[in-house]
Amino acid sequence: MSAPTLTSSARNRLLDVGARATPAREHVLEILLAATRALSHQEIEAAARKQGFNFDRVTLYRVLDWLVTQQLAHKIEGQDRVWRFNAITVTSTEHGHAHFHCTRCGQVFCLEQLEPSFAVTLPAGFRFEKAELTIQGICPSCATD
Amino acid sequence: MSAPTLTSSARNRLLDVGARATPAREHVLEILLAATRALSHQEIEAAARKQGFNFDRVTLYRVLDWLVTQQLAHKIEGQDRVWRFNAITVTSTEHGHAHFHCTRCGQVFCLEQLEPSFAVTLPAGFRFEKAELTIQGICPSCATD
DNA sequence: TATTTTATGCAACCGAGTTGCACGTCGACC
DNA sequence: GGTCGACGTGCAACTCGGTTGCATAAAATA
Repeated sequence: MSAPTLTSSARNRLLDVGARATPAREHVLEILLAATRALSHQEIEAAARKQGFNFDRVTLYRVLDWLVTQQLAHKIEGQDRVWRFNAITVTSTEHGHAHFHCTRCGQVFCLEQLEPSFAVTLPAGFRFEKAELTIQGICPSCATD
Repeated sequence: MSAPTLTSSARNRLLDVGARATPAREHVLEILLAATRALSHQEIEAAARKQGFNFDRVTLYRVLDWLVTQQLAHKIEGQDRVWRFNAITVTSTEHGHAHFHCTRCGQVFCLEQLEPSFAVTLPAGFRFEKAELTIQGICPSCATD
């Protein structure tokens, strides 16, 4: 899973969907690809700034939305009314998804690899589309404190 | 919609926790108990207004928060960055919970009766606390349209 | 009744996300 | 190569759910 360089990978992904690989899109996707967890727009902005790349708040929102519609990223609703994003690396089934939410530091981790198996029988009349499993607990870095 | 049982029930619940049964708390809890689904603060406010009972936005927020801390209600984070509340009727295990979110009308139903059974093995270092299962789909009233 | 505690109302605020519009930039087409 | 149109970005102002601080009202306690 060792991509040649993250930048080219991000760029390739952008070109794959036949879209303009603008600096903003490249930077954001690169940041998402490099992250081990789901990032809020603030964290993304901070990361970009640290790389010396500044852009408008609104641009970031639009880029993120665009990445989601292009199926390049994934939007997660957190417990704190903040959306978090992570890059889609594997072609997920999109029928189930698990997230881990640390109750101490608030970080959200995307557990892509594990497909939750649950047995639910919905009441009559409800039509199933997909399920999201959110697990709350303590993340590794908080647990060691 | 003045069901005598509901009011007294709401009042009893309030007195059970040894707290003041103020009009605001009574009305809100009553509304929550009468609802078949999780209500947003707006819906609660509208319902109260319809009963001729008006109170401040802030009061509602505080009452709801208070109900949650008293374990009389339950706070649900929706996909639309809005909190929804429903009365806790059965003593739930609080170790798992399932919600149904209608992707068409946005309503949230609390599936208290069904304890989701899922098999998840967290990556090393993650400590489990509790899980919330959110199921997306179409609710009965939307399905018939 | 006087005092303390608790609940409510009001106004101002915060912060995430959105909208509208102007400007810049890129690609296409003649 | 120059012009045009489409698309991306920046800026400012806005919406809206939720919060905070403080003054006042209503219970509880004495």
